[in-house]
Order: sequence, then structure tokens, then C-alpha cells
Amino acid sequence: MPELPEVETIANGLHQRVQGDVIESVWLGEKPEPLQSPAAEIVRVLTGARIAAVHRTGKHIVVELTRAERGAQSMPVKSKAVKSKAVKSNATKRKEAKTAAESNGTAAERAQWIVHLGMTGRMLVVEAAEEVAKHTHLIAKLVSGRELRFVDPRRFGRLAVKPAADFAAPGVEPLTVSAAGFAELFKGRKTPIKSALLNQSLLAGVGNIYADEALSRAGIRPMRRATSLTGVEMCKLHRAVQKVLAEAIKLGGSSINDYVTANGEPGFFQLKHRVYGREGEPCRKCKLPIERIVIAGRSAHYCAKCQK
DNA sequence: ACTATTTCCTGGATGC
DNA sequence: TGCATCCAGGAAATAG
Repeated sequence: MPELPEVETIANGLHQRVQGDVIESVWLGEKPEPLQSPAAEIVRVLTGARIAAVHRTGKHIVVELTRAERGAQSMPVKSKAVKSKAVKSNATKRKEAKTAAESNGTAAERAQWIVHLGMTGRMLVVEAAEEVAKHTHLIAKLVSGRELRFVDPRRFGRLAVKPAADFAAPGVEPLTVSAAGFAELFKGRKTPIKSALLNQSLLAGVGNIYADEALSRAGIRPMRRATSLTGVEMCKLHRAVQKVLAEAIKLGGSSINDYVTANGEPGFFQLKHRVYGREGEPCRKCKLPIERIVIAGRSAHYCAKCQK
């Protein structure tokens, strides 16, 4: 289930592989993903667009697109991204996209393709000859001869285009929010802290795995009311969220079911999980079995002794 | 303004 | 072996 670290890994992988490529044509399945933009608009915006950058915001993959001004020749270019192995920050990529749009004489139109992977969504970069997997909902044929395919068996994912290139995920970025800003989000909330962490309009990108893992590292029980957390606990939780996300990104995310990076490699953070998916297994610290309860329809894992 | 619950969807696991 | 049932979970919709 892709959460922030997995989406970040996938977006970076896509950036390295398709930046600079141009979408030649688009195929949409008969029963496509629930679309947040009309199918015709998705096809219109993607067709002929150049992929300027791919980055993440919240759990969304944002594909920055540019298009030569109407009438002007849009010039496909070979990807230069391959040269620079270093992972660029999202801010850098956004800037690059803007620069690319503005260079080349007249202003180019900008747009964005927003992809939410839901639970089982995948973005694959494959050779056109590659067999089309079941549950493939969109194929973007690239000038380079490859295809960018969106596959999602459970169809919880979402696709949208923003012709205005103004997409902003609701909620703050967990990796950059200050401790004070973080605490402010949960002020006065009576909902369990676990539920509050999952609320995307508060914090964008934390899902079930990392909510459990952060609470474990902060020593806080998931069912605690958000408003009951002390200032010290809020600080601990803030640190824990940032630490666990950063560590997970370093390891390429958690591969639980069939998640793989854009290059087809699994992530390894699942090996570091302290509570998630470890019901009945010994706590890594006190050896007591990890418990699992259901909070708001979601499983929550914790150690009754180490988390208060 | 919040909070809690239900719904969507399909593959894999489980049970008889 | 085969069939039914349950479960996972993000986020939108609905209800309280």
C-alpha cells in the first residue's frame, strides 16, 4: 500500500526514467479508473505533452507537463535525466519544470497529471512490446518507444489532470512541518490520534503503516484521544513521524504485498517495522506480544507495555 | 465544525 | 476441488 515513502520512491524512479520524454498518444481502458477529470480531458492534456518532471506531494504523484505554444513545434528530446543520478528535491524539480516551460522562446503551456495509487495502483515504464497486464487502465505511449502504464486491480486509485498546473494536496507535508505546526493540527481533536494521523487534510502522506510505526516509536497508544497528548508527547510524535518517513524513504519504502519501485525492485523498510503486521510477535524492546485492535475500521498495532 | 460509519473494489486467504 | 465468505485499506460520501 503506497504511502508517502513508497510514493516518493516511485515518483523519483519515474522522474529518472521518463523525464524529457514526450507522450505521443494515450489509451484509456473501457472501464477506467474512477477519473477525477473527464476522460476526454485527460487524453487531451496528456497527448503531445512533454514530461518535464515527476515528483510527489502527499500521496499523489505529480507529473509536470509542458507543451509548446499552439502552432509551435513541440520538440521531443532525449531524456537528460539519466545523467544525473542524484535525487533532486521536489522543489528543484518543480523549478526545473517551470524553467523548461519558459525556455524555448515563447511561454509554453503547463499542466499536471495527478496520479493517486490507492492501494494497488502501479505506474510502469515498459517497452511497448511488453504484454499488457490485466487491470491496465491507461497507457501513455512515449516517443522513446516505451510506454507509461497505469495498472490498478482494486481500482482505488485516482487519475486527474490539472490544465492550470496548480495542484496542491490538502494537508501539510509531514517531512517539513515544524513541531509547533504539527501540534497545532491536532489541537482540540477528540478523535484517536491514530485516526488524526491518517486524516489527509491534516497531514498529507501518512497511511496505516507509518501511523502505527510513528506511534510505536513515540511510545503513544493509537487509541489515545489526540487532544489528550501532552506537549512533550506531541514533540516526540512529530520527531517520530519525520524519522520513520525519512528512514523508510532511504530504504525504498515497505514492500508488503506487491509494491515495487519504478524499477521493479522491492523496498526494505518492512524489515524495520516494529509493530505493523506483527500481531502476536514479540515487541522488539520488551518481548511482549504486539496487539492488534481496530480503530475506525483500520487495524492498529501496538505494544501495550511500551506505548502509553 | 467535527466525528463516526459506510461504500467502493478485487485478489488472496480461509473455511466447509 | 470448488465455492462462499471475509479481509485488506485510502478517501469520498453519508449520517449523526
